[in-house]
Amino acid sequence: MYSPDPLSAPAAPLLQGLNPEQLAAVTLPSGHALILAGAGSGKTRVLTTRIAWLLQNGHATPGGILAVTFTNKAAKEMVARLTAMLPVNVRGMWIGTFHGLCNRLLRAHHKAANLPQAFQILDTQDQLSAIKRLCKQFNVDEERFPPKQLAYFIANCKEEGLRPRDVPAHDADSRKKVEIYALYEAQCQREGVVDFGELMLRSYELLRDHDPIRAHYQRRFRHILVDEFQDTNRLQYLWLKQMAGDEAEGRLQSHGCVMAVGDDDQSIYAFRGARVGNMADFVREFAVQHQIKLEQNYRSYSNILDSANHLISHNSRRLGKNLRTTQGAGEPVRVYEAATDLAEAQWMVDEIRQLVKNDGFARKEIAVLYRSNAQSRVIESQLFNASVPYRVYGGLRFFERAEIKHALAYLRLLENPHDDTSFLRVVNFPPRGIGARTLEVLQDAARQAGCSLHDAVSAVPGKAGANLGAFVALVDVLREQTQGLSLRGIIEQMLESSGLVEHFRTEKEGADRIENLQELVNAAESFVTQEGFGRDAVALPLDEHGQSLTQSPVSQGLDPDAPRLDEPLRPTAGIIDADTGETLSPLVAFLTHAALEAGDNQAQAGQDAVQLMTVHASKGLEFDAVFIGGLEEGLFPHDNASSDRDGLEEERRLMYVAITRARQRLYLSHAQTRLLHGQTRYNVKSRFFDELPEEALKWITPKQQGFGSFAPNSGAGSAYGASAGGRFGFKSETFASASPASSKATSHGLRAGLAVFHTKFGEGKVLAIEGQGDDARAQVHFPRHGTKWLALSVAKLTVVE
DNA sequence: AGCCTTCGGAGGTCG
DNA sequence: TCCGAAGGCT
Repeated sequence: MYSPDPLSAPAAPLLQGLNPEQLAAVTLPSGHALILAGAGSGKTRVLTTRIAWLLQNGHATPGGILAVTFTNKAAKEMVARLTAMLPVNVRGMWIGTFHGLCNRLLRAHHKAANLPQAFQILDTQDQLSAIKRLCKQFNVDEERFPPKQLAYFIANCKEEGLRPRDVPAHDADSRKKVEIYALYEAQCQREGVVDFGELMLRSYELLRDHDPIRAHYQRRFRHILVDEFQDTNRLQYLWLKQMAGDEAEGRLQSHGCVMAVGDDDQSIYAFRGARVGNMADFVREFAVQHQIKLEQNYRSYSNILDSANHLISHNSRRLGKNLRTTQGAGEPVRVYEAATDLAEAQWMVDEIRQLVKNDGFARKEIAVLYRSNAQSRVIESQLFNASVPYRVYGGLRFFERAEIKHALAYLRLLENPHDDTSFLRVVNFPPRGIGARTLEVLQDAARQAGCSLHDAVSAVPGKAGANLGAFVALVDVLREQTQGLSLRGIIEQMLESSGLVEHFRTEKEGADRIENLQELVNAAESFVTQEGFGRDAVALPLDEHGQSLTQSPVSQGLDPDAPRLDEPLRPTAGIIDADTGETLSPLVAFLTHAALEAGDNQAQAGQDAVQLMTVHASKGLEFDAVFIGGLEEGLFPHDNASSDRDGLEEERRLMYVAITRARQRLYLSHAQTRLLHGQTRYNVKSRFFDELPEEALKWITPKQQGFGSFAPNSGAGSAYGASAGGRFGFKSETFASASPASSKATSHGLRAGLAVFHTKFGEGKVLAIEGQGDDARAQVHFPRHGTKWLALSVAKLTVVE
């Protein structure tokens, strides 16, 4: 165990190279603190150095540290950096995701939380199928109450910290939804499963309703550090408050200090419940003493940074922050207007090849970002045609693949035969003659008897019953067979007995699946041997001196024969019951791991490949060169978001995140037409272009290609299209206001996508423009008269609303 | 039970 | 246009 010794602590190498703000944050005296950490300001470094500094100077012991992140990746990085920084046993600290830590709490105090120790975790797929099952059983009209919407509703309630009885319901529909919510809860409880929201809510309630437990953790965690605080939802905030202290006379009486690190300008997850308002609430309710802004950016050249600052200054509700850099201006931000989405992709590929060939950029240091996944297609195909290696982020993750979910379902049934979700997933997979009809009978029987499907099997008569019996027997036998086997052994045996591998052998395209199943064995193997399990093994609550909880008030007077929990943990010791010392089996630990950490979602890692991802997925990453495509009204900002101000501001923050990913080069582009949902859409360039500083931009004039050859103009007068009103609801603009006199090429004020009115043909849409001056012609599509080329010097066209 | 057709919907996503 | 879900047909 690490023993702090301030006198012999090596002086300051830890603090070397920190700027004054970072240094101040790292060495803050006790008290709650809010660190506003701009993009690329060394946020993670500050967090980890803070922890190291606290330990080194005797302000905290490892057991007194709680550090919370949102993603496993962030948690891992923190652990890795910390390990490199200090010869400290990281195991004493609680570092992890909100859900990971909640999992620990609930396992350790499962009795108080009213859960089986080996409870299983439902991911969103499982949750949805559980709800569908419930709807069938209670004859819920799935037209009126789509299961997806119900799942959304339930998750939302939980994120707000609301149980069914707390949800206000004034009309019949909401009362019904609340009723279903309650039924769903009962079903989960009966089956011993929890969803992600429940993990948070249940552990919040555990702390709230059990004074000794709450007191224990409050006393233990002297320092609570929260990463990406702007992404916390209401419930996570409430959870933090429970951990930090009790409220009395409107003030939080706190034992420890909370350091919240975040950036309101990078809050892009309101749609999944994040409340930026938590930052203001935190300052008020915790009476925050220290607020520090980290505005020094170590990532980007100033043209990029100025662009980001300029853009985000158009948002009104900000805490206020301005990034600065000591690096030079760097290259200008390049802006390209393409005729079509295809041309845009081609341009990107051309630029990428030049960056690699002429400027020596590594492909993996080049990223193409887009607002929505649908955009990746064209870009992928162009990269593919040009034989440029690329990698797409997103999509299915390892533990979410169907074959893996099937395998996990078998494993879960070994642990808990009453897990109906898993039961239904594999009862007839591989096919064993158990059809929908049979399952209906079985489910009816189970509901009548109020028991699990497993227990109701004997109630089904005839051949169907026999088939069911065979399935149950198969699982029971497997359970017997695997007693005492290693995790690897269990999985191999399961793959064999279940017939999964056999099934996929006969299926075309089954080879990949078999490969994945083999990979599952490997994953289990490395889980047992490597740090994964070893680190999780510290779920055991230790008090602030690293002492085991068996000597703390929580478990005093309980089992005196409980094993001493402070002895070195064996790798398979798993998570330990705070009362009895009972450990989690490797199998349950692995299943938990699979649910909490669904694995990477990137294809072929490692290669030097161009990175493709959504802007959301890019948060927290950085690249030498960044392309942001599809900067068009309706796409970015997205239609669904740009109607109200909050939505639009979040879109702008999203754009801010995108821009700040770039270190050296930034490329922006938009296309005049884009294939969307099988139709060509004519898009106006994004209003965000007008919110960037012109002096940092360099518009690249497209080559004369007979299409869209007019020089784009970055200045005023862009017509905001799709956001206003209908699909093509253009605002009325006269030629004059739409085209500054300085721009010859746009003197006719037309561009592809505009809606125009012709005295004879009526309303139409401009498809393309060719030529200059008197030769200028426009291709216009009129719904009643078809597509026509019109000489602009002759035809009288007006832009319409 | 498995294949085929039809229909609807189409935004971002971590645990 | 393309994808998945759901329902019908063999």
